[in-house]
Amino acid sequence: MRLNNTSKYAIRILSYIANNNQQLHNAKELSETLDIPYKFLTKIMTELTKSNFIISTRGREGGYTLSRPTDEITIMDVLQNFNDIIYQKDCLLGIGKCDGSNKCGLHDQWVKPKKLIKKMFENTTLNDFKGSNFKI
Amino acid sequence: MRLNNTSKYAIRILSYIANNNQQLHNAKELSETLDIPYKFLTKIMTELTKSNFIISTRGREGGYTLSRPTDEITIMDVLQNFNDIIYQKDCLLGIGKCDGSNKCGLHDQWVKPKKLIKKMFENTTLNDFKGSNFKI
DNA sequence: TTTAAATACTACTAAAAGGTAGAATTAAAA
DNA sequence: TTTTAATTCTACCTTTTAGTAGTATTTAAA
Ligand code: SF4
Ligand code: SF4
Repeated sequence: MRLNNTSKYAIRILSYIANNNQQLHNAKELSETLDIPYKFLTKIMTELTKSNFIISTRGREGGYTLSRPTDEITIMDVLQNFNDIIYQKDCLLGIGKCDGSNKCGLHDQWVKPKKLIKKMFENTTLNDFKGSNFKI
Repeated sequence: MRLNNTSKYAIRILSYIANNNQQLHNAKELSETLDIPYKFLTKIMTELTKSNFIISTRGREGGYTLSRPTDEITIMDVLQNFNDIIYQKDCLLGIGKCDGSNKCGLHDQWVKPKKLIKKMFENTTLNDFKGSNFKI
C-alpha cells in the first residue's frame, strides 16, 4: 500500500525544482540536496525529460528546468508516467468481478478512501508544493 | 498503491474458508476454486499455519481449517503477517521528517484516506466475509 | 582548439516479489 | 502392511523494481 520509489523520487525532484523555479538545476545538485543516488537520479531525469515534464540543457553549464507552469503538472500526471496509479475500478483483492449483489466485506469501505486518494492526486499540482520547503 | 499478491491471496483463502467453515479444505480444492497456483498456495498455507491463522491436518484426509472464530481474525492481522500494512505515520513520499510548519502539498490530504484505510483493515474481520460469496 | 562539466545511452548487477519442482513426511484407507 | 493422498521442506527459477558502471555526446569556458 505504497508508491514505488521511482514515483516518490520523481515527485520530490519536481517539487524541489518547482520551489526553486528560476535557476537551472544540475544532476549533482539535485542528487545531493535530495539525497537520491546520482546514477539513479540521472536515469529518472532522462525519463522525465522524454515524457516532457522537464527540459534539459546538455553540455557544460547545462541542467534541468520545468517544461511548463507549476500548476499544469498534477501528481496524477507524474504517477501515470511511472504506472503507479489507482483506478476507480480497482479492487483491493484483485478480483473485481463482483457486483452489488455479492460483495466482500471490504468493497463498500474501500470506495471512499479510493475516491479521496484519486482526488488528492488529480487535484494537487506542483504549485501546491511551492513554499512548502519540506525536509529533503 | 496496492496490496501485494500474497496478502490478496491470503485474504481470499481465509475468507473462503470462513464462508465454508464446517469442512476441512485441502490444497487442491482451494487452489482450484480460488484459482491460485497450487504450489504457491501450499506455500502460503504453510505460512498461515505457522503464524497461527490456520490449523493443518497432515496425511491422507488432511486439510486446513481456521484456528479461531471468524470474528477474531481481522484483515489487519493478515496484512501484518505479510508486512503489508499502512502505518499512521506513513508518508506518501517516504520522507516523513516534516512537521506542521513545513509540509508538502499532499500531507494534509493524505491524513483522511489513510485513517479510513487503517480503520477499514482494523475493523473488518473474516466474519464480514461470511455469506458474501463474492466471485472467486 | 582543447578541456571541463554537463546530460544521454547501453548494459549490467542486486534485491524483492512472485512462482515452481521435487522429495520428505505424515496418517488414514485399502 | 502397503498404498494413497494429503501437508511440509528445501531449493530453485522468473519477473519486476531498484540501483550501478562506463562510455558517448554535447556545449561553453578556458
Ligand atoms: S466485492 Fe471485494 S473482491 Fe469483489 S470487487 Fe468488490 S472489493 Fe473486490
Ligand atoms: S509533508 Fe509530505 S513529504 Fe513531509 S511527511 Fe508529510 S506527506 Fe511526507
